[in-house]
Amino acid sequence: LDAQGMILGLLQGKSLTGYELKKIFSISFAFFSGFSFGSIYPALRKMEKNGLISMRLEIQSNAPNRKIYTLTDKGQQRFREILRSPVRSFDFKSDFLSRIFFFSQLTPEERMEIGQAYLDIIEEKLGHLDSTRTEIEERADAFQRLGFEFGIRLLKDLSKNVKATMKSIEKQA
Amino acid sequence: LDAQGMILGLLQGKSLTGYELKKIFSISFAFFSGFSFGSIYPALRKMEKNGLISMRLEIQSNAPNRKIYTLTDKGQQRFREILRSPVRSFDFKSDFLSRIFFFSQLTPEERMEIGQAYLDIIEEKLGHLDSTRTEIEERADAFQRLGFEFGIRLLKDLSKNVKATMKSIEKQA
DNA sequence: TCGATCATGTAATTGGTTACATGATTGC
DNA sequence: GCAATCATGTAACCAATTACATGATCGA
Repeated sequence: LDAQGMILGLLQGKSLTGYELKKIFSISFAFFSGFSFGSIYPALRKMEKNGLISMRLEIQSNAPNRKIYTLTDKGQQRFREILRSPVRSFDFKSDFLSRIFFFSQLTPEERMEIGQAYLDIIEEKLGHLDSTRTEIEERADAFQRLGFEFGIRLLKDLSKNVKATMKSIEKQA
Repeated sequence: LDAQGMILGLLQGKSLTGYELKKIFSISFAFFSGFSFGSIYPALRKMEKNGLISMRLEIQSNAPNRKIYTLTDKGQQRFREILRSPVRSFDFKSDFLSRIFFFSQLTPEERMEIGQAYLDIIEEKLGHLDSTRTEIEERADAFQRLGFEFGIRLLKDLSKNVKATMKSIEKQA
């Protein structure tokens, strides 16, 4: 799902501001999705113009005003269409994987550094995912929890896979 | 690696034309990388302008002329820099994974359809990878073969993971 | 007083894709 | 005669990012 699809999805439970959406993207959804303000605000504007969401301005005295967006019926309907549209092929463009193909150009030490850097990235993502575990388990429904577990397994498999590859590489040359 | 990085890498073994590069991308490298003509030709022009590669025009009588590009010393050096630059974090933006989070909106049948569509995509990629196996095993060096195996394992793990998730989803109301 | 958090937004840039344009040759 | 392969290229578009701009409030 793109920014529009994700926002529509998140707006189902409750009305949210762009700022709150960003937070959700960078905390709960950080592993598999995430958009910056530069995507979120223009998307909200466009969707409001198209009648998928409606906006209510909340005047605040001690903080900047907030624009609270709510899903309309039309938006709800659009989201269902999006969910039922053909599943797009994933791309897994791994910088690590593309570099392996040219490892003959590097010293054994450099190869190990790249592998380790990649493992560090995976570990960091796993750590992040794990740190949001309790939060997710509270708020999430059964499907969302399964998505969470899916992500964890994926990262663990990837880590194993990289480690196995690095071991073979170490034996090489 | 981006288009420029990949092209520089592929140009190490031998001189190639844009057309030949495209072929390599869509056959041997289809799983983890791949660029269209719209990326390749402009990249080649730019890199020639920057002295990373040199061009030789081959006049053909029975076919269109070919522009054969060869890596220069400067290009070789640049490629080494690229290989040693910090590894970028991967993104695994899976359409399937993002949809799971909103599966409560769908009927059990629709959920299964999405899961199956995703499995089909994975299976198709595995099939493609397998069909290039002999070709890759002939031409590739040891590291490239490891990259190939890495890709196969990744897809198989992913498939297992999706299947497990779908089984849990099926049990869910 | 300084950094974090709240809050919205735009402009420039990136890095790709798709569709289009051109045109000869070869094999079925 | 028609499709595929060879071969190069451009223009329009897309979906995102980054950096910038603005500015108040609150806690250490």
